[in-house]
Parts: sequence; structure tokens; C-alpha cells
Amino acid sequence: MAQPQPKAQQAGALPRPTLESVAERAGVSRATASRVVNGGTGVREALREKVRQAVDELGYAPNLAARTLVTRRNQAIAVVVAEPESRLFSDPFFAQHLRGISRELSAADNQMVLLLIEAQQDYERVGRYLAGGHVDGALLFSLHRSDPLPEMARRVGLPTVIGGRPGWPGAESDRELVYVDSDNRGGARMAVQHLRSLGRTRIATITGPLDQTSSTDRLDGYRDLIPDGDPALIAEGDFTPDGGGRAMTELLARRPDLDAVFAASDAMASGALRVLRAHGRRVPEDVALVGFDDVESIAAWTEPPLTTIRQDIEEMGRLMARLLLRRLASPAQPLAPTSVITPTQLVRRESA
Amino acid sequence: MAQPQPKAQQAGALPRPTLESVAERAGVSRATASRVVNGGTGVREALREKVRQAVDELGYAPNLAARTLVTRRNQAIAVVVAEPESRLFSDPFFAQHLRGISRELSAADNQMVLLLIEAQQDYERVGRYLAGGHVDGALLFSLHRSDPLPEMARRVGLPTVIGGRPGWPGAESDRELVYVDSDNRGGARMAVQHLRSLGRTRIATITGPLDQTSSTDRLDGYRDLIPDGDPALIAEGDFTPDGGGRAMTELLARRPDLDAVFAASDAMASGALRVLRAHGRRVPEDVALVGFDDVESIAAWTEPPLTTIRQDIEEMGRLMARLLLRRLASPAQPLAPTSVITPTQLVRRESA
DNA sequence: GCGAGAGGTGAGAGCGCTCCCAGATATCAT
DNA sequence: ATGATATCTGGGAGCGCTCTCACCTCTCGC
Repeated sequence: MAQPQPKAQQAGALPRPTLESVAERAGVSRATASRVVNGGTGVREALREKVRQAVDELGYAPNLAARTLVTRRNQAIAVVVAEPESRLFSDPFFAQHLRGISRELSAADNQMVLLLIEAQQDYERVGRYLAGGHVDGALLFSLHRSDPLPEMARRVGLPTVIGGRPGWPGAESDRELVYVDSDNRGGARMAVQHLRSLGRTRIATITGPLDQTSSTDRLDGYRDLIPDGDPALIAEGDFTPDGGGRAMTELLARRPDLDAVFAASDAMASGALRVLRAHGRRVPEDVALVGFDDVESIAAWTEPPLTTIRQDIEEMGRLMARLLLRRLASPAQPLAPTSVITPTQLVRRESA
Repeated sequence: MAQPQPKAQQAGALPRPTLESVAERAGVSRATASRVVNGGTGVREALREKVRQAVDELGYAPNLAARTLVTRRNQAIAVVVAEPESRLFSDPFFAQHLRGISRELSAADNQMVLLLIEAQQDYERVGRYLAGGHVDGALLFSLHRSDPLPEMARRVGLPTVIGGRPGWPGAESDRELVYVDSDNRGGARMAVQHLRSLGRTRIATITGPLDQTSSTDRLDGYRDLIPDGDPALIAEGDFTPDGGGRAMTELLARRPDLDAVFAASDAMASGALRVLRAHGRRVPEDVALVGFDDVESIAAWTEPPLTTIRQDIEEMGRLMARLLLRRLASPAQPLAPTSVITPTQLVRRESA
């Protein structure tokens, strides 16, 4: 555990002023000083001004730990990312989410505590942390089918918002589960519809890992438009370029006559593109290709640039934070905020 | 104190057990219980076991706020990223750094508070936070020439480690400044050396923004091997694919006879690659190209795959955290940890 | 001019924890 | 046994803050 460090006072750090000293300097009581520091209602202007001045002169900043101790409010929320490699480091996905969250949170003076889960044992550590009452709420990401986190959070009564539609059994009907997701299914439909409008008839798809709802939802969107399609036109990838390439190879072997591909992520599309070229297929002439995500650094820089389905990832992050904050603000009605589906949009470039 | 409505208690959250209740259940004093919970030296095994059992039964978790209040230790460190767009969202750079940091920090039971700076006013907010004593130390990233953050941190006596060599005047000789950087100069030399060994003689370079040391150091490395090169062979980019492309266009206009390019980042290299192809130059036959960073999702997926200089970003993050923790552990000798330069390495693919 | 009410203010009690110090107990030599 | 020493243990004092509640001012209406 922690090292028995005796009063880890930093060298050179003067003792920070306390409310007490502010009060003294302003010639008021600690209670009055506190009132001024927080909101300041019910204090005569004259005194209020005095206190403000004392605060300035002393450079007072409230001690959050002391405040938390009595208010039980941490002004901090946890962002838990349970991403086993794959996407986290190939997409800027993650960073964009964080940015949206950061914006919303700091506007409300909340801090963001980032918890990365990489191995099984991390779950325990994170669970302990969430149960420890160090944060007021949690934003959970990239949950796979049977992720223990939401249940952990619920058990300790920690308000939670999930990124991406949860897919475990029963999640469907669980009113307590609040999540933000983009319209994966609608986006996929848009992609396929676009390929169709180009006159393509043998449209294949490369899916993400099918234990994630974002993958299955996109596949469902594809099937919405191609209800009785040949199963040979469907191959499973893993959201990486490599996986996309492998899936493409499979598809080409099974249906050399395919004339379009909808890849469920730009990263996979970039892998597919490579394989297509290696097989001498021209894109988009021979095979039209549509991706998903609109990750700038991939989609705009492949050769040819990728037509893709855009989702506003930053907005999703912002939304998640907003939902959580709203819930924290009104604990009376814990069910108030409901899940949100954000729209997707077709971005035409040159691959289809 | 009566409890008509237990403060901001979350619905459904039972009141958390306190050390007091653990002590009572174990039949010892609060002090003894505390000893067992932290380290546990100086308590007889029999009692210790009793306390441990009480902890388990009650599901006790220490209240960090209370602990912080007395120990002045937060078990939390701030990670400040002051990255105006550019790199943050095109490279997985950032995520990898965070991963390294996260690993090291969580091993030492420290939390990571992430602070993103996007606009000028954010500096004030972050400065206030750092001064607020909420964290025990800070990891600072992507500082540009006259970033106010290090000075802020120093003023409040907050131990700090910087990612990337600081470049402001005087930083050179400031022994207090601890940073971790990769061997940018050596890496650049390696890149140019490699191009030379291929027989190239008209080697151009695309630099990053020259207000960052990572850019200037790489340029210095280039100049080490080409001391009296034609200035027309040097163009400034901005670490984005777009910027790399623009720089490449310039270079081609100025020196159509160039036969090699060293781009100071993979992202810029990918942009340059595009422009080269658009101008009908074959890579590597006509123009050999070397990047920098070895960002998997870029370097491995361009056409042809990029030969580049690899730096171990995750390791850098880990190192930064380790340095900071070490410094926190021994405040007595604040100068003990010194800056570290991590090695770089040539990764040969097909572009050179 | 006086009482009632409204509005301001301060004393003090904790929040849950750590750590100092004194006292209790056990251990060991003499 | 007896004292001296080493080892454990618990009481209690805060850390800095918020919040209740009683009190103390004013102001106003009559």
C-alpha cells in the first residue's frame, strides 16, 4: 500500500492558507468566509468584498479533500476504458471521446480520472476504486459482452453512463442503463444504400468482432437492405487493418465476383483496400468500398480516399458527460436521463 | 448529529463503513485498525487477523478524502496535455503515452487525472487546479516554446516531469527540469544515414513545427550529416499529413531533382507520399522516403509501407511516471532523478 | 417607541482518518 | 522476584471544511 511517508510536504511549498486564515484576515467568522467562497448568498456586500479581498491577498484555494470529506462530493468522475489493444491505439477514436468528455466536465468544474483496463486483474483494481467513493460517477467504454463493470458500479450505487449500446442479456430492458451510441444500424444502411445507388449488386461486408453491439448493429443495417444475401458475402474482421485485410482475402476467395464492400470501420477498410489492390482490383471501378467512422487520418489518406460513414465521436463524449452530470444534479429522479443515439452521415470521397 | 437526509448520498448506496466501525467489530481501537490497514507493522498477528476479517466482512474501503486531509498525499497525479489539435487526434501517440503512464501509476496505486488544454483560458483553469493541491505531481506534455505550465508548477512546488525536451531559453541549464525525450537527433541521423547508404545524394527533409524541440532536434540530426546542404532541401511541416503534403509540394518545386526525403513524422510522410505519387514519382525507386515515429497504423499501411524511425512511446510514458514517483518518494533530494533520453531505432519497410 | 419578523452572522460539531504520546503488557536479564 | 527494556495498544488531538442552529442585528408596521 502507501509508503509511510511522514507528512509528504513538498520542499519549498509554503503552507497553504486555510479558510480560517482568510476569515481572520477579513475579520469575519469561518462560516461567513465559507459562504462567500461558495456562492456567497446571504452575506452583506461589505463583508463579502472584504472576504474576497482576503482570498486574493492570501491566494487562498479551498482544500478539496476537506470539502469532500463533509460534502461527500468529489467533483471528479471516472472514465474507464476497457479496450484490449485493438482499437485504442489505431484509432484517434479514443482521444476524440476524451476531448468531448473533458470539455463538458471541465465546464462544470469536474475532474476526469482516467482508468485504463488492460488485463483481467485490472478489473479488480478499478472495481475497488469505483467502490471507494473517490468519484461521483463513471463513464464506461468499450464494454464487451459480459463486462463486470456496470454491475459493479450499480452495486455501489455509482451513477454511470455507458459508451456504446450494452449487449449483454437483459440490457435491452434495463431502464437503469444509460448509454450513448451512434446510429450504427442506420449508418450501415446508408452505406449499403449508397453502394446500391451506384448500381452495385454483389455487396459484401466486413464486420467488426461480433461480440460488440457496434459490430452487430452495423451488420444488421447491412442485412436490412440485403435481407436474403449470400452468407459468403459476410466476413468477420476485428476493427484492425490486418483483420480487414484477412477478411477481404476470404471474401475474394469465396465470391470473386463481388463488386462492392462495406467495411464496418475505416481501419478495416484500409486493410481491405490493400488486399483489393494486391489482387488487381481497381477501387472504385471494379470494387466500390465504403468504410465507417470517418477517422480523418485514415479515411482521408488512403488511396483513393475513403467514402465512409461519419459519426461525431467528440459529440458522443460530450453527451455522455452531460448525461452523467445531469443525473448527478438530480439524484431524486435517477431515471430521468435516457439513452441517446447520435446520427451518422455519409461522407463521399473517392472509393465509392 | 441527526440525519434527516444524509447529504448528497446516492440513492441505494448504503453508508460506507468507517475505520471506527471496523475497529469496533474487531474489538480494537481505531488506531490499531489503522495500523493494520496501512502496512500493519507493530501489531500482533492475532489482532491483525481480526481486523482483516472485520475489513472483509464490512467491505471496508478507506475514505481517501479523509486520509488526504491528514497525510497531504493525494495518491493522484495530473497528466496535462497541451496539444492544440494537430497531433493529438491523428496519432495514437497520445494513447500510447497514456498507457505507459497508466501502467506505472496504477502499479503504485496512484490515480491519473487527465487535464486537456485546448484554449488559452484553459491554462488558468489548469493552473488553478495544479495549485489547488489536489495532486501530488504533474506530467506535462507537448509544451511549446513559452508554455507557462512548468513555471506555474514550480511556483507551487509541484513535482513535475516533462514529456519532450523543453526548449525555452534557460531550460538547458535548469537542473530542476526533469524530462523524458527520445533521441530525436540520433534518430534523424539514422534516417539520413540510411538514405545515404542507399546511394541517395539529394536528400530533402520535411520538419515539424520549429517551435518544438522534437522538430529542431530532428532537423539538427539531419544537418549533422548534411552540414552544408542546400536550404532549399528543407521545408517546414506541422506534423499532419496535410502539412507534409504541402511541404513536399514545395520541395518538389524547388528541387525537382531530389532523390530522397526524410519526413520528421509518419503522418507527414504519408502526406508526402501522396504528393510524390501525384507527381509521378515512384517510391522508393525515384524518391526514397523515411518517416519518424513508427506509428503502426500509418507506417505499416501506406503504399508502400514506410521505412521509419521507431521510438518506444509507451516506454517513455512509463519512464515519466517512474521518474515522478521516485521524486515523490524522496522529497529530500529533489534533484535526484535526472532527465532520460530513450533510444530510437530504424525500422526498414519498403519506402527506403 | 415597541414588538415582530427578516436577514446576517458566528460558535461549534462533526466528516473519517493518521499519528503522537502515554500507558499497558510482555520479555528478559539480574 | 524485581526492575529495565522492548513491544503493543488506545486516547485524543487535529487536518480544513461545511452546515445547523441559536443569536444578534436591522428594519418595518402600527
